[in-house]
Amino acid sequence: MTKKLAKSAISQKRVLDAAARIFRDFGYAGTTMRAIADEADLKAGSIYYHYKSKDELISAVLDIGIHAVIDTVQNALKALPEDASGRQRIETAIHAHLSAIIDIGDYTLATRRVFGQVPEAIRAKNMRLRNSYGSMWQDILVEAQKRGEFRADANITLARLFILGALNWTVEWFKPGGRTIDDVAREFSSVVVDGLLDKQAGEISGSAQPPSGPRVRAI
Amino acid sequence: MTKKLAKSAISQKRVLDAAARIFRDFGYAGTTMRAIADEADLKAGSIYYHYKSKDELISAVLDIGIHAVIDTVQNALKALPEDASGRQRIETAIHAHLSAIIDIGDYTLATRRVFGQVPEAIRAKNMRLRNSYGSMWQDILVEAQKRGEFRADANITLARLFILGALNWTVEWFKPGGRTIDDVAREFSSVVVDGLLDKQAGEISGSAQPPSGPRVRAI
Amino acid sequence: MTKKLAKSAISQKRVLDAAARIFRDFGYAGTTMRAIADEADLKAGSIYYHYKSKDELISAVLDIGIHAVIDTVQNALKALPEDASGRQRIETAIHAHLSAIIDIGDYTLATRRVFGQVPEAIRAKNMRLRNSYGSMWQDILVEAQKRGEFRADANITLARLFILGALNWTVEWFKPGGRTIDDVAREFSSVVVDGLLDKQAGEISGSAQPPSGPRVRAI
Amino acid sequence: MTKKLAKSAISQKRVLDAAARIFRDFGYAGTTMRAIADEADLKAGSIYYHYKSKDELISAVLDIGIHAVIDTVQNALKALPEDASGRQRIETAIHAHLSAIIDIGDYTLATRRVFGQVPEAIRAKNMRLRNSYGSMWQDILVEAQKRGEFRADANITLARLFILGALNWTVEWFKPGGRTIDDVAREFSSVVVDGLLDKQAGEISGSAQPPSGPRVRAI
DNA sequence: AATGAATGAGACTTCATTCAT
DNA sequence: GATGAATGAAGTCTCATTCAT
Repeated sequence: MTKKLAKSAISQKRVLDAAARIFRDFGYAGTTMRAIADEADLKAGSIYYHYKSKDELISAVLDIGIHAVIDTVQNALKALPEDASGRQRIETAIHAHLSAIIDIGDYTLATRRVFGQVPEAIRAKNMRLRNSYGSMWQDILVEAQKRGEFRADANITLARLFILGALNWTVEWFKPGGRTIDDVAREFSSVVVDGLLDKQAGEISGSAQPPSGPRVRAI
Repeated sequence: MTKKLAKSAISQKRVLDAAARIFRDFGYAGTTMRAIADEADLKAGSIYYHYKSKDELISAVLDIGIHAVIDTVQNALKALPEDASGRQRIETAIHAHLSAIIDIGDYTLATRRVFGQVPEAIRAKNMRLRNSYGSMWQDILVEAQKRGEFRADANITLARLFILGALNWTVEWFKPGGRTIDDVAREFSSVVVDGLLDKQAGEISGSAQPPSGPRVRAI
Repeated sequence: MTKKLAKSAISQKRVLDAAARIFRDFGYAGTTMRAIADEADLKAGSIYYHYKSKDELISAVLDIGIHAVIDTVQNALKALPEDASGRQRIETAIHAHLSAIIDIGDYTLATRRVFGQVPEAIRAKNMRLRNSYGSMWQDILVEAQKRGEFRADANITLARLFILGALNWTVEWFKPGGRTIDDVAREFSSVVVDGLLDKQAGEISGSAQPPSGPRVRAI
Repeated sequence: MTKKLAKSAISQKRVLDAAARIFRDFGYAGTTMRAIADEADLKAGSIYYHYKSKDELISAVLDIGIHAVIDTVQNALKALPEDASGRQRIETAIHAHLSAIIDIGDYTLATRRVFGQVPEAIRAKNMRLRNSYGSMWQDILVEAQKRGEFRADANITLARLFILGALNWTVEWFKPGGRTIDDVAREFSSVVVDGLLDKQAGEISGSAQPPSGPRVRAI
């Protein structure tokens, strides 16, 4: 009995993986059940044994996609010491988010490509998950601001939208084999936390402080 | 004679505007010629009098989209004084980019939604325009770095990708009636230029310098 | 007034010629009004000033086609002396028919290509003309048979169908620049009138007898 | 297992037969997939399960058409004794060709009607088969000429074109229920081999012989 | 006489989905 | 669990035809 279930589960996974890859490459409407079936080494009709419809399939892919990001980021944050700084948390979260997006897979890529075209109901359901992810980020930033690490006059909500926007857009240009995720994460954190401004020169300058660490970063 | 030309041009514009709206809402494959025709108050077959195919239509929408952004940003930058600071340039460019994206219209929204699904050839053609736009940004940032305004160790290319990513993602959450473009532009510039860090507190602290100028920024 | 009529007539001729060429190349359903218009250097809508419909156009082309053949053949035959032999008449008619078909033009070629696909009513009307042409041939052959030139046991109707079939099929393989019409006409006449048989050798040979009896013919 | 294969094959045959009939009646561009589907008792979309496109369908019909003729004629010739005369071979081939054209079916009729309008590539492919058939005829005639049966001065190539033209044209007028194929084949052979000329009378005559018998042949 | 613009019908084709086997 | 065959709805596009100008 377990065996039978197992076989079914394996097929189901194969279909899901195939679906993610195809949705990723062709978008929602551009994806055909036959294409998914081919990728999963099945016939189109057979998919319906595992998933009731195309919509149920895309819904599963979407949910797995965001869950993967949420889980990866949450786990990475949990692994930090209690007293980690805001900078550390942000850098960690950015790194984890990018890892999930880039590494973990076709699911997140499929999500990005497909999200705007999926039937409203499916999108709404997935959106709830994504919003809870947004809250997580908001908490990190608000917390750091409360502790005095971040400027009191910064608009945290807009900052969060800026950060998540930049992160999500990464998949549009990131190519494995070029820059590493580490580099990208570090530099993103640096822009967000420190800004581009040269504080030695300052705007009005006057300050003689050297940049506190060897923040050198050649590309 | 002018009237005749006008009629054709008007229809063409009506079709194009309709196409942008529908592509924006339903993506490339999700958009039907009939839907565009309905929106333009024509019959589906009539579109073909003005555009040879769906692909030619989306191509036109895509090109208009990026051209609008390029033109708006270029004009805004030209209006700046010769000696404008990097911060000023960035803030101006961000503002202009957001204005174009949000204001000028559905074209840029359509672009965002459709880009990943459009036939390769069309995407490639449009990409050339977009790359030239990227160069414009790169120039602004490099220039400011050269003049000592921005940290020498900042990776300008990544910073640029980061900024444009965040800007382009804006359309996903920006709703007219809420925050103004001015606010968003100012805050985005602030994150990019100053970072989130509170320089008074500093990370390592030690520094006793007060923030040198009236960096006040109401939100 | 005559001038105006003239202009109209010229345009009409231009449309007709264009139609013949396009019908010839693409068949009835394969021909579009726009293609004809292009060939005639007009816009599609303008054709309707001269002809009420596509059907009226094809009908005109069809009628001109057969009329040209009829006229050419009739004139050629009239030019023969009263006492011309059957062989002479046949050779003359074959030559004239081929000339018309090949030389005179696209009309007859269009007819051949289009005939089987044209609406029944149009075909029927044109068929009446063609039948009268068939009668002309029948007369030539019957006459020759009556005068004892041709075998009394020959089935004239079938012979006529054979000849006209072979002639009409010519357009399928005849290419100007290769064999001349004269050659083809002479050889065709020779096959029809003399047969391929070598009379010196005979079939049974040895016998000086003409094959007197029921020339058995195994199937 | 055999049953499953059978079902597919049967449907495929049904579609093919239907296609031949419809192409025959309406030509290539005049034939719609729906019309074929109706004739085959299917829905239009279902045809695509068996054939990838209209072109693949017409191509299949065309190839079957010529193959049928080739096979029928080849088999008939093989059944002849080694020493069969040229006349016998021709009569046999004509008879077989007509049988195939008339009897075996709509395929050859469809070919005739459709050939001039089919996309070039398809026509070229089919033409290769047809040319090999032409060679077969050429061989028969050349052989007979070599053995002295046929006049040495006859142009065999033209004679062949003449014969095949007349044969192919038959479908334009032959109606089952009227003349039998036997009659037509015999008479066509007679025209080709013997010619129409009355050899007793000759052209120069001098002969006073009446046509030897009542070799009457009613139509 | 001719044209630009539009229409409506219908063509080929694709595709999600169903169901008997 | 899976497949072959079929369906019906819908999509892109073509085309004969109309009509105001």
